[in-house]
Amino acid sequence: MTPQGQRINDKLVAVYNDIIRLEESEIKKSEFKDLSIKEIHTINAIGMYHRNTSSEVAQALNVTPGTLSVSINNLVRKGYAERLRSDDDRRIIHLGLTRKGRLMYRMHQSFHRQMVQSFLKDLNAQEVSLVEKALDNLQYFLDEHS
Amino acid sequence: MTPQGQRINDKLVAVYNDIIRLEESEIKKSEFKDLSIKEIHTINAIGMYHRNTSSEVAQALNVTPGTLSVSINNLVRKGYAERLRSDDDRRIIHLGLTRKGRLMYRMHQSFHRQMVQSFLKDLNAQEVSLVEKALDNLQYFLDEHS
DNA sequence: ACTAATATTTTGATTATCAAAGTAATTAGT
DNA sequence: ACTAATTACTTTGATAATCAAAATATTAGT
Repeated sequence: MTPQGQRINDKLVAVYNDIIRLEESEIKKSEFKDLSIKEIHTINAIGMYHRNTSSEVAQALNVTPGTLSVSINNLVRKGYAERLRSDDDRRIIHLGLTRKGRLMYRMHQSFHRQMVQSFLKDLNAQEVSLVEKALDNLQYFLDEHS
Repeated sequence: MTPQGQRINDKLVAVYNDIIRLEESEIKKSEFKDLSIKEIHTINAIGMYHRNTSSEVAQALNVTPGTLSVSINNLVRKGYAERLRSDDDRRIIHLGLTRKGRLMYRMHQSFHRQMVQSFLKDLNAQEVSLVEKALDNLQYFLDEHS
């Protein structure tokens, strides 16, 4: 690997770790101290509008149904999410966010918005496209190897 | 956020998740099935050459000494890492990799190399510099908010 | 009415994590 | 030289995250 490639690898790894760390510390400073990052990502996957089913959310998060079930138990207990049994097919559970869950969702969205804005600041439209192309490359590599 | 910004955010999140997923599935296909991703990152932080101390590795991974101690117990039990008590100062533990640990380390490095190469393929030197600049922006944002 | 299949939950086991208490070794203060 | 304070690490107790497999409940197929 070229020195530049090595540098980019190191920066990717550093950025990767620092994102989690910052997300974690932002939570602890907020009114949502009782949530872990994983729980926030679960809230994100439940989403605002569509009443996704348990299986759909589990798939989106790439965890087993059992894992999701446990974490939904916790989110319900903490007042962020709710279960709604479908009337069409009573095996199916639709997941939704409570008012508090939706608040959390919006806070996390805004964090992401800020992050991406800083990522792209000083870059013109053409340069942004290039970054997007690199991300597409990486996504292609990841899909190919799955 | 611009539609392009939104798209890049979504791609970042997707890539982010897919990297962990792919790393995890690569492990399960390899001879190192008994390791989790976290354990692999711990092996990485122990490193090949420098005999880092427990505190140094814990700091690099951003975990408490207690957490590291537990995970080193597991890595020692599984034959990937070893503890070496310093003769200078017998409170200090230097961590090292066993032969098996070094093998694992090299496998993981090569995975990263491949990933970065695909990330940067089709980009000329100037374009790569631009990607690096975007990463620096992001790193700056992350440092600033810590 | 059985039997299959599907959606989810529960259970038991392991890892990851922290804070706080514990142990052992070194350093500092007098 | 003794005692106290500091440092480096480990252990413990608690909780979250995770999976595979077993259990439960509902629906679909014949």
